[in-house]
Amino acid sequence: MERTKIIETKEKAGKKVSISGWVTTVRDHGQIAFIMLKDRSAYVQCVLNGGLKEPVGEGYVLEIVGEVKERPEKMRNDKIPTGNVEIEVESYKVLNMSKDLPMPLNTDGKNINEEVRLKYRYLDLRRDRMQKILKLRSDYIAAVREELKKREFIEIETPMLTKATKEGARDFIVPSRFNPGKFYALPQSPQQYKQLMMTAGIERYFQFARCIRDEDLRADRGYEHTQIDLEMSFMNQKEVMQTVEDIIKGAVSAVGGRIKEDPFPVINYKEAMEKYGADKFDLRTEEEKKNNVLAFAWVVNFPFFKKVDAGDEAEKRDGKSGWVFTHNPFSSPIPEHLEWHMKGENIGEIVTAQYDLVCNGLEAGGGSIRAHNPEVLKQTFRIMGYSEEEIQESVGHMLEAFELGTPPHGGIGMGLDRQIMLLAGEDSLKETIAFPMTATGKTAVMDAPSPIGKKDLETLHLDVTDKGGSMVDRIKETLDSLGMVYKYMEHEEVRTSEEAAKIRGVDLSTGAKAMVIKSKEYEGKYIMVVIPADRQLDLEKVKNQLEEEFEIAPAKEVEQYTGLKLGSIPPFARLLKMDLYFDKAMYDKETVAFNCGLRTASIIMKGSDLIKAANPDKKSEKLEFAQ
RNA sequence: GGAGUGGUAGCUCAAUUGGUUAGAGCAUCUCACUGUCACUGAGAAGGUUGCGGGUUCGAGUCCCGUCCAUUCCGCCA
Repeated sequence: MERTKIIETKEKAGKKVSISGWVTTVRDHGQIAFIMLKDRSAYVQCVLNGGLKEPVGEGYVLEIVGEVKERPEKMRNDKIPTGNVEIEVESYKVLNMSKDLPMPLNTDGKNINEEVRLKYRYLDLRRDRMQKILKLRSDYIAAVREELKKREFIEIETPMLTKATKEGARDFIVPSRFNPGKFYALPQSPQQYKQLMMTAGIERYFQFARCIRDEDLRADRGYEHTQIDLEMSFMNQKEVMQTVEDIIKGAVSAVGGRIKEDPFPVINYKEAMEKYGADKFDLRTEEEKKNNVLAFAWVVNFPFFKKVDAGDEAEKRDGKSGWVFTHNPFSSPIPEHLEWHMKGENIGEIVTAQYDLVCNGLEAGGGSIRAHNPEVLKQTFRIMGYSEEEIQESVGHMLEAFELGTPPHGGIGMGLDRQIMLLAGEDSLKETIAFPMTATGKTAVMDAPSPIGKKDLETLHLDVTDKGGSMVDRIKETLDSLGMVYKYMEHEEVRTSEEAAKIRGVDLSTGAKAMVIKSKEYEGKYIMVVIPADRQLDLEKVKNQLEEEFEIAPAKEVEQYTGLKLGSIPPFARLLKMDLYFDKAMYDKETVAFNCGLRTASIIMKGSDLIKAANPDKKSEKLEFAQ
């Protein structure tokens, strides 16, 4: 039988239907039971006369066949759109079961720990609020695309693997396998490519561009974001702004959003700074905030250059002359100030043809009329103190294009995620993205970033070099912070405990042998056991005492997992994110010695101090792992 | 890199100046129930209070360290 969308059941009283979806609640009264079934369209109540035949719980996926019945007047449920009907179940099939859900899904989820929500993002997205946001996002993108198509914009994709730039944000870097020692960068914005599309005669370009930068995250800023990116030829500043404004207004109203002022107010940068103390501001009243009205505004007449902040290394690097651009070096000065610009006069007073779009106190986008004349762009860099050589190196390819008939042009980039956030009335960007990252850059559901194998590193001509060195520092820091006395020594490279004992001039039995072992039961689980260097690890004992089967981890895996060379691994498993067990015999050592991350560095210290500092599992005091 | 806040049951939270056996709601399990709609009622199970150390007769609570999360600053269009 063909599946019916649940929302359609409200029109199908008296008809037999087959519906499929997820169980959200079960109300079991013994001889009668009610199941709430949800699909992408709605919820509906299903009645089981005679009760449940097989157990059904929240999250189960069911296919239900039954008759749609009009509910009696007093039994209607006004809270759901299908509240006038219910399904009298003839039969149901469990398409899939579900374990107990790790978090409730019948709430908006806002008060649930974000860590849990992101780990189970596929469940989190099942909640009504998240489904609405994803739908809104999709609808808004479609509406914007529609507005752009109407105006003859052409959608063009630009490369994801591109060139690292010195200006702007830190790049995300991708190593090149074919070109040892060379790297691509992921795009921070398609700025240069879209300008080249103007040279190409496209005249009107747009793209929903993924932009990526390696800067610290905030609630309203992730590593990657999506930008509504567009560029137009043969348009002046007013015309570009008007076109962008029309597109936004069309798209926002298409998804039911409300805009405060039409046309958008245009405010001078100076005036904004005087009035609001910032170049972004919130024009809404309290009432409008409650009703989720969007208050757009333009900010214009920004200074092109500012004095370099002596405390800012990046600015000092970019602006050797003492001047640095405020927004975008590819912008043009306003026509009235072109002469100053070309002569390098009144630099602090030159105004750029830059326009920022502000919405509800946030920066919604920024763009400008570009410098299409190569001399104007060159002059921008000259003002910042670039030599002719440096100019060629950083924007030579653009200058070349500008010398080959690039028309006057301008455009804008607008943060899509932010617009969705504002439209949805959300406070965090993460709510608008299906699989966002945590504030520390961990991905949802999957645990990235993760180490890659030594072979892969070799293929990419990469070597992770500083792990050993930083490990030494971290161990010293730990010991120093605890006020412990220890002897640190650097020596010739050693590979075995025997060699190490000899070179340290201590007895082999003082050595703390840190062994990484691998669970046979859990893929990718490594733990560390520390035993006296003059004894051997007994895996049978490990198995008996930890009630889990382990094997010695292959050298390659250990080195990949820890980033340290075999023989250099210190008994500080916590620093390597492993569980740590000390053999019982270690608790009796007066003096212990161990390598601390490098094969050429050892520490000798009090046994009791090591145990304190390395912080093994407390039950290991009683466990024996060595033979 | 810096500062703040937080981490107690699967989820959300509580626990008085440091004081008995760490509590509650939801979820789970068992039983009862033919009209519920966040069903209800009776019962049960569920905890290394992130981890380690210290102070104390006694620590979820105070101190130190560490890990994780989160917000802001730095950074970032």
